Formats: sequence, structure tokens, C-alpha cells
Amino acid sequence: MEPTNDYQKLENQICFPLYAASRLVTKCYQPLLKDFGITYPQYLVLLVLWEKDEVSLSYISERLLLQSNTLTPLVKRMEEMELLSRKRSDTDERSIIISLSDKGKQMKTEAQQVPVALASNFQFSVEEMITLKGLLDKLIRNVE
Amino acid sequence: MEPTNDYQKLENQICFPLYAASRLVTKCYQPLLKDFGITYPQYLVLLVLWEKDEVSLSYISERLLLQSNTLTPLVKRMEEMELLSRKRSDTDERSIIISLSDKGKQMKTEAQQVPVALASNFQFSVEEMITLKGLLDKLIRNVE
DNA sequence: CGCAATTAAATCGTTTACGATACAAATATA
DNA sequence: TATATTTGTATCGTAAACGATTTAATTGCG
Repeated sequence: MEPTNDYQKLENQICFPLYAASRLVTKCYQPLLKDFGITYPQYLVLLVLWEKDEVSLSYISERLLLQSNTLTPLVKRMEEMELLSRKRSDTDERSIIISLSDKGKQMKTEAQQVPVALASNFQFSVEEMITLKGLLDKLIRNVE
Repeated sequence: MEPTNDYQKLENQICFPLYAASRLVTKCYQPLLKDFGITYPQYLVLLVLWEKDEVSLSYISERLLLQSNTLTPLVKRMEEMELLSRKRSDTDERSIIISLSDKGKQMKTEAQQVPVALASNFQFSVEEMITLKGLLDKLIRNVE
């Protein structure tokens, strides 16, 4: 076994902290979202729909960078929970249009404190928040 | 449905880019790790073992912030691929000691270019890399 | 010592993720 | 207009993740 290359040290990895931070932050959402009976990816779907209702699955796919093989079952579970409904588009029979139910719309108001409560876990200054978000957005653009 | 709270916009979220960036970067590893027949979490286990061989499952758990319910099946798959072996500790019968196989050790040399090849996808300056890593490490410390 | 508490792995069930592929509808092109 | 291509979802199989729980080994403490 060769001597340890610096780049092969976990300590020097940038991808591992990214991966770990993402998982840890998702865990932070759990107690907050538990009251609503939803998971973090389901919450993301709601965020999209709260901005723009009655959109196609492909629209949600573009916004969240998740494919249909992930979204289809996820959204079906949300339909079973009566947070939204799925129907074929009239103009394009291939498309599925997702619409919020009353319950799904109501949850928007009830969940307003979630982002604030979550951000408090970060213990970051506004500058740090902005820097981190800027770098992550740039990373996504570069890698995508 | 209430008017959209700024913090409820996907655009203003910091957690979503974290989540998306993590998934995209993991995808970047895929073509690189495909040659070795391993996944990104499996690669992380190898990184730990390349630094320190013959460690307990709980040690890997601490390093990667992954629990036994994730690691046990993951490591078992790696044992089936003959990258490592699992045996009970002599001093503590509860512990499982993970040891690299020759194949697992050899892979260290062969995979040396992986971190370099991956970093090129980022198209980040050294400063940006350092800043991002610093913020992610701090975030992990704060949230953990 | 004897028993309660802790620790290390493993098991179970559910939900993401995603590559590969299938399939039907819509679009482009010859 | 026929056919090839593209597009939008869905299906399948596999591998993470993780909460909750179980089991066995070890430790701590009266």
C-alpha cells in the first residue's frame, strides 16, 4: 500500500464535508417536519408548489434536479397523504399536472416558521450564509 | 394560501443548494469510481481504511458520521467484493474489526487520480475551495 | 459479586436516489 | 403524410440513509 496521498485523506476532502453536511442538515429538518408528517424531499416539493401551483412533474424535476424515477413515487406518496393531486394534462397527454390540495395549501402558513427555526441551528452570520449559498450555487452551475 | 414568505422560496434556501450540490457531486464520482466497481459511500470507507487499517465499525461510523444500520450492509457488500474482511475483535467480542484485503490496498494506488480528476469538475479557485471547506466544516461542527 | 446501564452491531421497515429501460404522446423531418 | 426522434412519466433493480428496536458483550456501581 502506497504512502497516503494528501488528497486521499478524508481531512482534505471537500466532497465529504459536503456530503456529511447535507445529511446532517436534512436530519435537522426531521423534528420540524415531523409535525407535518412529511420528509425533507417532500417539503421541497411543497416549496416548489407554494411558489407555483398546478405544474407538471417535469417542472418540479427541473427545479429540484430530481428525476421522474425519484419524483413519481415521492409525489404518489404525497397524493396518498392528500397533500396534492395528480392529473393528466389536457393539452399534453404525456404530462402529469400536480395541484396542491386545501391541506397542502394550508400547510404553507403553518410551516412558515420552519426555515427560521432551521437556520438557527446553523449559528452562522449573515455573511457566512451568503458566502456559503453563493459558493454552493456556483458549484451547482459548474457541475451540472 | 398565504403570500409567499421570502424564506419559503426555493431561491432563498441554503439547505436546498447544499442538498442538490451534494447529490450532483456524488454523481460526478460515478464515472470515476465505475472503473473500480464501487459507489461513493464505499469509496469513503476505503478512504478511512487507507488512512488507518484494521479499525472497528464504530471507528468508521465516527469518521463518516454514518450509523451501523447504514454501514453494516455497506461493508458486507464490500466484503463480498473482496475489498475487505470482517472479524470479531479478540479483546471486545461486540466489535467488528475491518481489514483491507490486498485488492483493497492495491486500489489505493490505482485510485490516486480520483480526487484530482474530481476537483477539476468544480472549476473553483483555491480560495473558493478553502472557503467552502471551512464553512462546511464549521456547519458540521455547529449542527452535529 | 450481582445487576443495571451502556455500548457495538445487526435487523427491520420505509423512503430516497439513480442507472437503465420501457412506453406512449408529441414533434420533427424526409 | 409516414416515420424517426424527442419528450414526459413510469417501472425495475440496487444501494444508500435512517428511525426504531433487538441482542449480546462489557462496564459501572452499590
